[in-house]
Amino acid sequence: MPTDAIPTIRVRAADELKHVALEQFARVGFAASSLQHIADHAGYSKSSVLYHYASKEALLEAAIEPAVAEFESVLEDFLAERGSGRRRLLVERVVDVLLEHREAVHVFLIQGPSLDLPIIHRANAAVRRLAAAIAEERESVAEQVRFGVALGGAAFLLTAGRSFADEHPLPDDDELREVLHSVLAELLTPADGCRRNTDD
Amino acid sequence: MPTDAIPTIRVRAADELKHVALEQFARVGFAASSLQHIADHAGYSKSSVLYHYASKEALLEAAIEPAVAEFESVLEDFLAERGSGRRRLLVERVVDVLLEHREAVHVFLIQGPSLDLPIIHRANAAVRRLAAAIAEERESVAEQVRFGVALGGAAFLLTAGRSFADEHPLPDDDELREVLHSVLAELLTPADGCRRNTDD
DNA sequence: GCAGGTTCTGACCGATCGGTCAATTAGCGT
DNA sequence: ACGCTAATTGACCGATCGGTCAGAACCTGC
Repeated sequence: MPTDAIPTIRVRAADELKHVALEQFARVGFAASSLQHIADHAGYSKSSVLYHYASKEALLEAAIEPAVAEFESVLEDFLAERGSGRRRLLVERVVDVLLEHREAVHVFLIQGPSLDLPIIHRANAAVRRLAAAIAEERESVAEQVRFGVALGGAAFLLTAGRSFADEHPLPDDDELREVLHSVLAELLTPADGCRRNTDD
Repeated sequence: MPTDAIPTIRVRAADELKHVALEQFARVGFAASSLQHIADHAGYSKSSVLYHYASKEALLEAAIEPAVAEFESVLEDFLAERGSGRRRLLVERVVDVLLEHREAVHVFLIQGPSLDLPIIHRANAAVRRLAAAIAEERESVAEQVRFGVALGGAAFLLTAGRSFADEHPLPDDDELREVLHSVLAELLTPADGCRRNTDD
């Protein structure tokens, strides 16, 4: 075997393909992304893609696994934590995951329910656990909807909704994170020193 | 021609196919929905589908056009209107469209950017006009994000997010609409008699 | 230059895709 | 009963799908 300590060029093709594939998966969907298109767009042949990745599904797994793992980590911390600031902290960390892995999250959050793959099941299980945890801390329906809108709104804004903002682009990630943190925190604290109409 | 005033059975097959197709499009995506699967699921042959609809794309158009038209109508009213309650009214009407046409909205809102079809272009243009209108009423970035989270959150909750709530199902549509109206109205009125930290 | 491994590719496979077409069946007016 | 039209279907087409395989090209240590 060659010098396995310097796999710089070894790894570049695989990473390049993974990156191109993830971009395709997020933009046009997994089913609509053909290995031929991915290979063409990356400057390789279809056979090369299947050399680096055993199958189209393996390519998807390699592309989104880090994002799934990080989301799971955020979820575990949330479930283990205890205190008044749990939810706000969760939302902030979810926003960070979204900003860092928006393409991958777009894949397993939007197309997730339709794909029957192990890595997708992992991701869906995590999302479901989060949904169940929120639902089981049984509070008013309004509270759950508030939470769902906050998380779903952030997810939509940073993944699918981005496609519609080409004319008036969104601000850079740093500003976006700050604004999202404050808006979502505000959304999740319905009675933080001020009163609203308590309709529930 | 037969009695064209009693097309009850004439129209049923086409409507049935349209309904099944829409359900498939929303659940697994347009690209992943084959005419064969749609036909099997509806109890017809693939040829029958292509008899009632000239092509797979025509089937999609027939399935989502009413939703697109209604969304356009809501948007037109919003653009023509003037007054302080515009935004809240828009959000309420968008929620109604989402509740009534959630599968169709799921298709053109989530998979929209990836499909290259006239009806999808119409829908995307409408969504883009809405996004541009919000961005051009240039206020703070926080205001725009608040709006995006509200609309995107409602859209996500009622379309893609629904897949994850199987364990703890969402309430029925009537209650959901009421709760969404109040939560989103609250989200869109950042200074409605109470003060927040004005970070912008 | 040679050997051995890695990387890359074209040819090819069976399956399925969207779509066409001719033929059959069913329903209604006369 | 007949004839016309709408409705439905199976056979078939070219294209593309994901995937296999044998070999060419490339790099490296000797």
